[in-house]
Amino acid sequence: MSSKTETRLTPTSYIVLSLIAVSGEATPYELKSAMAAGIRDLWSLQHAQLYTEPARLAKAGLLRERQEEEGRRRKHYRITEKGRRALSDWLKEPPAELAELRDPGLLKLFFGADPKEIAETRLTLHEEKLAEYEELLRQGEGVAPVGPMLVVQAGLGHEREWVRFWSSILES
Amino acid sequence: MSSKTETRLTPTSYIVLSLIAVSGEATPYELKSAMAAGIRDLWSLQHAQLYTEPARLAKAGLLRERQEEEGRRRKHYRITEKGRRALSDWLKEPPAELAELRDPGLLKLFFGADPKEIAETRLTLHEEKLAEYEELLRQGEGVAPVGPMLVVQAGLGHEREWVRFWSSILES
DNA sequence: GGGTACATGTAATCAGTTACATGATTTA
DNA sequence: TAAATCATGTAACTGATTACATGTACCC
Repeated sequence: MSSKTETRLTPTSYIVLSLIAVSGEATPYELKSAMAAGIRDLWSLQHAQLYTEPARLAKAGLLRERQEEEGRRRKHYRITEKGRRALSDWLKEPPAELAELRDPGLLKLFFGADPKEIAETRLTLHEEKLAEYEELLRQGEGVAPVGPMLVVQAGLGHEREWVRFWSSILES
Repeated sequence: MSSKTETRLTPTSYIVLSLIAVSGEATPYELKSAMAAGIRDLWSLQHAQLYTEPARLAKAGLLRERQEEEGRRRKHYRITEKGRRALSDWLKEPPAELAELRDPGLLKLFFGADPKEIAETRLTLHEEKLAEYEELLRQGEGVAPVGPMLVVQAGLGHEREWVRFWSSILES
Protein backbone atom coordinates (compact mmCIF):
# COMPACT_ATOMS: atom_id res chain seq x y z
CA MET A 1 0.00 0.00 0.00
CA SER A 2 2.20 2.85 1.23
CA SER A 3 5.73 2.93 -0.11
CA LYS A 4 7.96 0.53 1.73
CA THR A 5 9.71 1.83 4.79
CA GLU A 6 13.30 1.04 4.05
CA THR A 7 14.31 3.16 7.00
CA ARG A 8 15.68 0.97 9.69
CA LEU A 9 14.35 1.83 13.11
CA THR A 10 16.81 1.71 15.96
CA PRO A 11 16.26 2.19 19.68
CA THR A 12 17.14 5.81 19.04
CA SER A 13 14.24 6.03 16.62
CA TYR A 14 11.78 4.68 19.14
CA ILE A 15 13.00 6.95 21.86
CA VAL A 16 12.47 9.98 19.66
CA LEU A 17 9.16 8.64 18.43
CA SER A 18 7.94 8.03 21.97
CA LEU A 19 9.04 11.36 23.29
CA ILE A 20 7.26 13.14 20.49
CA ALA A 21 4.16 10.99 20.87
CA VAL A 22 3.95 11.94 24.53
CA SER A 23 4.62 15.64 23.95
CA GLY A 24 2.11 15.99 21.18
CA GLU A 25 4.48 18.32 19.43
CA ALA A 26 8.13 19.02 20.03
CA THR A 27 11.19 20.73 18.67
CA PRO A 28 14.59 19.08 18.92
CA TYR A 29 15.46 21.36 21.74
CA GLU A 30 12.38 20.38 23.66
CA LEU A 31 13.32 16.78 23.12
CA LYS A 32 16.58 17.54 24.80
CA SER A 33 14.79 18.61 27.96
CA ALA A 34 12.49 15.63 27.66
CA MET A 35 15.54 13.39 27.90
CA ALA A 36 15.33 13.94 31.62
CA ALA A 37 16.79 12.11 34.55
CA GLY A 38 15.11 8.70 34.36
CA ILE A 39 15.80 7.88 30.76
CA ARG A 40 19.25 9.35 30.56
CA ASP A 41 20.53 6.59 32.82
CA LEU A 42 18.83 4.01 30.73
CA TRP A 43 19.68 5.16 27.24
CA SER A 44 21.13 8.58 26.53
CA LEU A 45 21.32 10.33 23.16
CA GLN A 46 23.69 12.91 21.79
CA HIS A 47 21.99 16.24 21.21
CA ALA A 48 22.86 16.17 17.52
CA GLN A 49 20.79 13.03 17.17
CA LEU A 50 17.77 14.94 18.33
CA TYR A 51 18.09 16.96 15.14
CA THR A 52 19.03 14.26 12.65
CA GLU A 53 16.78 11.50 13.88
CA PRO A 54 13.47 13.40 13.71
CA ALA A 55 14.43 14.52 10.20
CA ARG A 56 15.04 10.91 9.25
CA LEU A 57 11.75 9.80 10.75
CA ALA A 58 9.90 12.59 9.00
CA LYS A 59 11.33 11.48 5.68
CA ALA A 60 10.07 8.00 6.43
CA GLY A 61 6.61 9.35 7.12
CA LEU A 62 6.57 8.54 10.81
CA LEU A 63 6.65 12.17 11.84
CA ARG A 64 5.27 15.32 10.32
CA GLU A 65 7.53 18.34 10.21
CA ARG A 66 6.36 21.93 10.47
CA GLN A 67 8.83 24.76 10.22
CA GLU A 68 8.18 28.19 11.70
CA GLU A 69 7.73 30.81 9.03
CA GLU A 70 9.63 33.53 10.82
CA GLY A 71 12.03 34.22 13.62
CA ARG A 72 14.09 31.18 14.46
CA ARG A 73 12.34 29.01 11.96
CA ARG A 74 12.44 26.12 14.39
CA LYS A 75 11.19 22.75 13.27
CA HIS A 76 8.28 21.21 15.15
CA TYR A 77 7.46 17.54 14.92
CA ARG A 78 4.32 15.53 15.52
CA ILE A 79 3.78 11.84 15.18
CA THR A 80 1.72 10.54 12.24
CA GLU A 81 -0.68 7.63 12.15
CA LYS A 82 2.04 5.53 10.60
CA GLY A 83 4.44 6.53 13.33
CA ARG A 84 1.92 5.67 15.98
CA ARG A 85 1.47 2.24 14.49
CA ALA A 86 5.22 1.62 14.30
CA LEU A 87 5.52 2.63 17.92
CA SER A 88 2.74 0.44 19.20
CA ASP A 89 4.03 -2.54 17.21
CA TRP A 90 7.40 -2.08 18.80
CA LEU A 91 5.92 -1.78 22.28
CA LYS A 92 4.01 -4.99 21.85
CA GLU A 93 6.93 -7.18 20.84
CA PRO A 94 9.07 -8.34 23.78
CA PRO A 95 12.68 -7.95 22.70
CA ALA A 96 14.73 -11.08 22.14
CA GLU A 97 18.20 -9.97 23.17
CA LEU A 98 19.76 -9.13 26.48
CA ALA A 99 21.95 -6.11 27.02
CA GLU A 100 25.66 -6.59 27.40
CA LEU A 101 27.22 -5.24 30.55
CA ARG A 102 29.63 -2.90 28.72
CA ASP A 103 30.96 -1.52 31.95
CA PRO A 104 34.37 0.09 31.47
CA GLY A 105 35.43 -0.83 34.99
CA LEU A 106 34.64 -4.47 34.50
CA LEU A 107 36.43 -4.42 31.19
CA LYS A 108 39.66 -3.34 32.82
CA LEU A 109 39.14 -5.87 35.54
CA PHE A 110 38.78 -8.55 32.91
CA PHE A 111 42.08 -7.63 31.35
CA GLY A 112 44.02 -7.60 34.55
CA ALA A 113 43.68 -4.21 36.19
CA ASP A 114 44.18 -4.15 39.93
CA PRO A 115 40.76 -4.99 41.39
CA LYS A 116 40.98 -2.85 44.50
CA GLU A 117 42.16 0.19 42.64
CA ILE A 118 39.25 -0.02 40.24
CA ALA A 119 36.82 -0.89 42.99
CA GLU A 120 37.56 2.20 44.99
CA THR A 121 36.49 4.74 42.39
CA ARG A 122 33.71 2.58 41.05
CA LEU A 123 32.21 2.27 44.46
CA THR A 124 32.01 6.03 44.84
CA LEU A 125 30.40 6.46 41.46
CA HIS A 126 27.81 3.80 42.11
CA GLU A 127 26.96 5.14 45.52
CA GLU A 128 26.29 8.50 43.96
CA LYS A 129 24.13 7.00 41.29
CA LEU A 130 22.29 4.98 43.89
CA ALA A 131 21.49 8.15 45.79
CA GLU A 132 20.19 9.74 42.59
CA TYR A 133 17.85 6.85 42.02
CA GLU A 134 16.61 7.01 45.58
CA GLU A 135 15.87 10.66 45.07
CA LEU A 136 14.07 9.94 41.81
CA LEU A 137 12.01 7.30 43.53
CA ARG A 138 10.99 9.71 46.24
CA GLN A 139 10.11 12.45 43.78
CA GLY A 140 8.20 10.17 41.48
CA GLU A 141 6.18 8.38 44.10
CA GLY A 142 2.53 8.68 43.24
CA VAL A 143 3.03 11.16 40.43
CA ALA A 144 5.26 9.57 37.78
CA PRO A 145 3.78 7.01 35.39
CA VAL A 146 4.32 3.31 35.97
CA GLY A 147 6.93 2.65 33.27
CA PRO A 148 9.50 5.22 34.35
CA MET A 149 8.99 4.28 37.99
CA LEU A 150 9.67 0.64 37.27
CA VAL A 151 12.80 1.63 35.42
CA VAL A 152 13.96 3.61 38.42
CA GLN A 153 13.37 0.57 40.58
CA ALA A 154 15.37 -1.57 38.20
CA GLY A 155 18.18 0.95 38.23
CA LEU A 156 18.09 1.03 41.98
CA GLY A 157 18.40 -2.72 42.18
CA HIS A 158 21.38 -2.75 39.86
CA GLU A 159 23.15 0.03 41.65
CA ARG A 160 22.73 -1.85 44.90
CA GLU A 161 24.19 -4.88 43.23
CA TRP A 162 27.14 -2.88 41.96
CA VAL A 163 27.78 -1.47 45.39
CA ARG A 164 27.63 -4.96 46.81
CA PHE A 165 30.01 -6.25 44.16
CA TRP A 166 32.69 -3.60 44.41
CA SER A 167 32.47 -3.56 48.20
CA SER A 168 33.07 -7.27 48.29
CA ILE A 169 36.22 -6.75 46.26
CA LEU A 170 37.48 -4.09 48.62
CA GLU A 171 36.87 -6.34 51.59
CA SER A 172 38.49 -9.43 50.14
CA MET B 1 59.26 12.48 20.31
CA SER B 2 57.43 9.84 18.28
CA SER B 3 54.85 11.13 15.84
CA LYS B 4 51.65 11.98 17.60
CA THR B 5 49.12 9.23 17.82
CA GLU B 6 46.06 10.89 16.44
CA THR B 7 44.32 7.55 16.46
CA ARG B 8 41.59 7.56 19.04
CA LEU B 9 41.52 4.45 21.13
CA THR B 10 38.13 3.03 21.98
CA PRO B 11 37.20 0.11 24.20
CA THR B 12 37.29 -1.95 21.03
CA SER B 13 40.91 -0.98 20.58
CA TYR B 14 41.83 -2.08 24.06
CA ILE B 15 40.01 -5.35 23.75
CA VAL B 16 41.93 -6.17 20.58
CA LEU B 17 45.16 -4.93 22.08
CA SER B 18 44.69 -7.04 25.20
CA LEU B 19 43.73 -10.16 23.36
CA ILE B 20 46.80 -9.88 21.17
CA ALA B 21 49.04 -9.08 24.13
CA VAL B 22 47.88 -12.24 25.85
CA SER B 23 48.16 -14.43 22.76
CA GLY B 24 51.62 -13.26 21.85
CA GLU B 25 50.63 -13.39 18.24
CA ALA B 26 47.23 -13.71 16.63
CA THR B 27 45.35 -13.54 13.38
CA PRO B 28 41.91 -11.94 13.22
CA TYR B 29 40.37 -15.33 13.12
CA GLU B 30 42.17 -16.41 16.23
CA LEU B 31 40.91 -13.27 17.89
CA LYS B 32 37.45 -14.41 17.07
CA SER B 33 37.93 -17.59 19.08
CA ALA B 34 39.59 -15.60 21.83
CA MET B 35 36.36 -13.64 22.18
CA ALA B 36 35.09 -16.57 24.20
CA ALA B 37 32.23 -16.92 26.62
CA GLY B 38 33.22 -14.61 29.47
CA ILE B 39 33.97 -11.51 27.50
CA ARG B 40 31.22 -11.83 24.96
CA ASP B 41 28.66 -11.14 27.65
CA LEU B 42 30.60 -8.15 28.78
CA TRP B 43 31.50 -6.54 25.49
CA SER B 44 31.09 -8.30 22.19
CA LEU B 45 32.63 -7.29 18.86
CA GLN B 46 31.52 -7.85 15.32
CA HIS B 47 33.86 -10.17 13.45
CA ALA B 48 34.59 -7.53 10.84
CA GLN B 49 36.04 -5.36 13.57
CA LEU B 50 38.60 -8.03 14.28
CA TYR B 51 39.96 -7.31 10.81
CA THR B 52 39.68 -3.56 10.66
CA GLU B 53 40.71 -2.72 14.20
CA PRO B 54 44.08 -4.53 14.18
CA ALA B 55 44.86 -2.85 10.88
CA ARG B 56 44.08 0.51 12.41
CA LEU B 57 46.21 -0.22 15.46
CA ALA B 58 49.07 -1.39 13.28
CA LYS B 59 48.96 1.86 11.36
CA ALA B 60 49.18 3.69 14.67
CA GLY B 61 52.23 1.69 15.64
CA LEU B 62 50.61 -0.20 18.49
CA LEU B 63 50.72 -3.51 16.68
CA ARG B 64 53.16 -5.03 14.23
CA GLU B 65 51.69 -6.76 11.22
CA ARG B 66 53.25 -9.75 9.48
CA GLN B 67 51.64 -11.23 6.44
CA GLU B 68 52.21 -14.82 5.34
CA GLU B 69 54.20 -15.02 2.13
CA GLU B 70 52.23 -17.87 0.63
CA GLY B 71 49.02 -19.81 0.88
CA ARG B 72 46.32 -17.83 2.60
CA ARG B 73 48.54 -14.86 3.22
CA ARG B 74 46.93 -14.41 6.61
CA LYS B 75 47.91 -11.43 8.67
CA HIS B 76 49.48 -12.03 12.07
CA TYR B 77 49.66 -9.34 14.70
CA ARG B 78 51.88 -8.80 17.71
CA ILE B 79 51.87 -5.97 20.18
CA THR B 80 54.69 -3.40 20.05
CA GLU B 81 56.38 -1.62 22.92
CA LYS B 82 54.23 1.39 22.23
CA GLY B 83 51.14 -0.78 22.26
CA ARG B 84 52.12 -2.33 25.53
CA ARG B 85 52.55 1.10 27.06
CA ALA B 86 49.18 2.28 25.81
CA LEU B 87 47.59 -0.82 27.26
CA SER B 88 49.16 -0.53 30.66
CA ASP B 89 48.32 3.16 30.87
CA TRP B 90 44.74 2.31 30.15
CA LEU B 91 44.66 -0.46 32.73
CA LYS B 92 45.99 1.84 35.39
CA GLU B 93 43.42 4.58 35.01
CA PRO B 94 40.08 3.84 36.70
CA PRO B 95 37.36 4.87 34.28
CA ALA B 96 35.24 7.87 35.16
CA GLU B 97 31.90 6.95 33.61
CA LEU B 98 29.29 4.41 34.46
CA ALA B 99 27.64 2.20 31.89
CA GLU B 100 24.10 2.94 30.90
CA LEU B 101 21.60 0.13 31.30
CA ARG B 102 20.60 0.07 27.62
CA ASP B 103 18.31 -2.85 28.15
CA PRO B 104 15.73 -3.13 25.37
CA GLY B 105 13.17 -4.61 27.72
CA LEU B 106 13.47 -1.78 30.19
CA LEU B 107 13.26 0.70 27.35
CA LYS B 108 9.87 -0.61 26.30
CA LEU B 109 8.77 -0.67 29.89
CA PHE B 110 9.75 2.96 30.19
CA PHE B 111 7.59 3.91 27.24
CA GLY B 112 4.54 2.10 28.40
CA ALA B 113 4.73 -1.53 27.32
CA ASP B 114 2.74 -3.97 29.40
CA PRO B 115 5.03 -4.92 32.27
CA LYS B 116 3.91 -8.50 32.70
CA GLU B 117 4.13 -9.27 29.03
CA ILE B 118 7.69 -8.02 28.88
CA ALA B 119 8.59 -9.64 32.18
CA GLU B 120 7.61 -13.08 31.05
CA THR B 121 10.07 -13.40 28.20
CA ARG B 122 12.74 -11.38 29.95
CA LEU B 123 12.63 -13.71 32.91
CA THR B 124 13.29 -16.73 30.73
CA LEU B 125 16.20 -15.07 29.00
CA HIS B 126 17.80 -14.01 32.25
CA GLU B 127 17.35 -17.39 33.83
CA GLU B 128 19.17 -18.94 30.91
CA LYS B 129 21.96 -16.42 31.15
CA LEU B 130 22.19 -17.01 34.87
CA ALA B 131 22.64 -20.71 34.27
CA GLU B 132 25.40 -19.95 31.77
CA TYR B 133 27.26 -17.88 34.31
CA GLU B 134 26.90 -20.56 36.93
CA GLU B 135 28.39 -23.02 34.49
CA LEU B 136 31.25 -20.62 33.70
CA LEU B 137 31.92 -20.19 37.37
CA ARG B 138 32.13 -23.94 37.87
CA GLN B 139 34.40 -24.43 34.88
CA GLY B 140 36.67 -21.57 35.76
CA GLU B 141 37.10 -22.36 39.39
CA GLY B 142 40.76 -22.62 40.20
CA VAL B 143 41.92 -22.48 36.60
CA ALA B 144 40.76 -19.17 35.10
CA PRO B 145 42.62 -15.97 35.93
CA VAL B 146 41.27 -13.58 38.52
CA GLY B 147 39.96 -10.86 36.19
CA PRO B 148 37.65 -13.00 34.11
CA MET B 149 36.43 -14.82 37.19
CA LEU B 150 35.49 -11.58 38.88
CA VAL B 151 33.63 -10.55 35.77
CA VAL B 152 31.69 -13.79 35.85
CA GLN B 153 30.79 -13.11 39.45
CA ALA B 154 29.63 -9.63 38.56
CA GLY B 155 27.54 -11.02 35.72
CA LEU B 156 26.07 -13.57 38.05
CA GLY B 157 25.08 -10.92 40.53
CA HIS B 158 23.36 -8.85 37.88
CA GLU B 159 21.52 -11.76 36.41
CA ARG B 160 20.22 -12.63 39.85
CA GLU B 161 19.09 -9.06 40.22
CA TRP B 162 17.33 -9.18 36.87
CA VAL B 163 15.56 -12.36 37.81
CA ARG B 164 14.52 -10.80 41.07
CA PHE B 165 13.27 -7.68 39.30
CA TRP B 166 11.22 -9.32 36.57
CA SER B 167 9.85 -11.90 38.99
CA SER B 168 8.65 -9.17 41.26
CA ILE B 169 6.77 -7.66 38.35
CA LEU B 170 5.11 -10.93 37.54
CA GLU B 171 4.05 -11.38 41.12
CA SER B 172 2.66 -7.91 41.61
C1' DG C 1 27.18 47.03 27.29
C1' DG C 2 29.87 43.03 27.82
C1' DG C 3 30.02 38.52 29.49
C1' DT C 4 27.91 34.13 30.25
C1' DA C 5 24.78 30.69 29.72
C1' DC C 6 21.16 28.74 27.14
C1' DA C 7 19.24 27.70 22.52
C1' DT C 8 19.64 26.00 17.90
C1' DG C 9 21.41 24.02 14.36
C1' DT C 10 24.82 21.96 10.34
C1' DA C 11 28.98 19.59 8.65
C1' DA C 12 32.56 16.37 8.75
C1' DT C 13 34.32 12.35 10.40
C1' DC C 14 34.56 7.78 11.98
C1' DA C 15 33.38 3.58 14.30
C1' DG C 16 30.52 -0.08 13.89
C1' DT C 17 27.18 -2.87 11.18
C1' DT C 18 25.59 -5.37 7.28
C1' DA C 19 26.29 -7.47 3.18
C1' DC C 20 28.95 -9.77 -0.04
C1' DA C 21 32.45 -13.29 -1.48
C1' DT C 22 35.32 -17.05 -1.75
C1' DG C 23 38.64 -20.71 -0.01
C1' DA C 24 39.45 -24.75 2.79
C1' DT C 25 37.93 -28.78 5.53
C1' DT C 26 35.20 -32.00 7.32
C1' DT C 27 31.30 -35.22 7.13
C1' DA C 28 27.47 -37.81 5.34
C1' DT D 1 31.51 -36.11 -4.27
C1' DA D 2 28.14 -33.03 -2.65
C1' DA D 3 26.78 -30.49 1.16
C1' DA D 4 27.65 -28.20 5.06
C1' DT D 5 30.45 -25.73 8.01
C1' DC D 6 34.43 -23.30 9.28
C1' DA D 7 37.84 -19.86 7.93
C1' DT D 8 39.03 -15.50 5.96
C1' DG D 9 38.52 -11.44 4.32
C1' DT D 10 36.73 -6.72 1.77
C1' DA D 11 33.31 -3.18 0.56
C1' DA D 12 29.56 -0.27 1.29
C1' DC D 13 26.74 1.97 4.22
C1' DT D 14 24.95 4.54 8.00
C1' DG D 15 24.23 5.78 12.76
C1' DA D 16 26.58 8.15 16.15
C1' DT D 17 30.11 11.34 17.74
C1' DT D 18 32.75 15.46 17.46
C1' DA D 19 33.47 19.82 16.01
C1' DC D 20 32.01 24.05 14.40
C1' DA D 21 28.98 28.13 14.32
C1' DT D 22 25.75 31.53 15.36
C1' DG D 23 21.67 33.54 17.70
C1' DT D 24 19.15 35.10 21.79
C1' DA D 25 18.31 36.37 26.48
C1' DC D 26 19.53 37.44 30.88
C1' DC D 27 22.30 39.60 34.53
C1' DC D 28 26.03 42.15 36.63
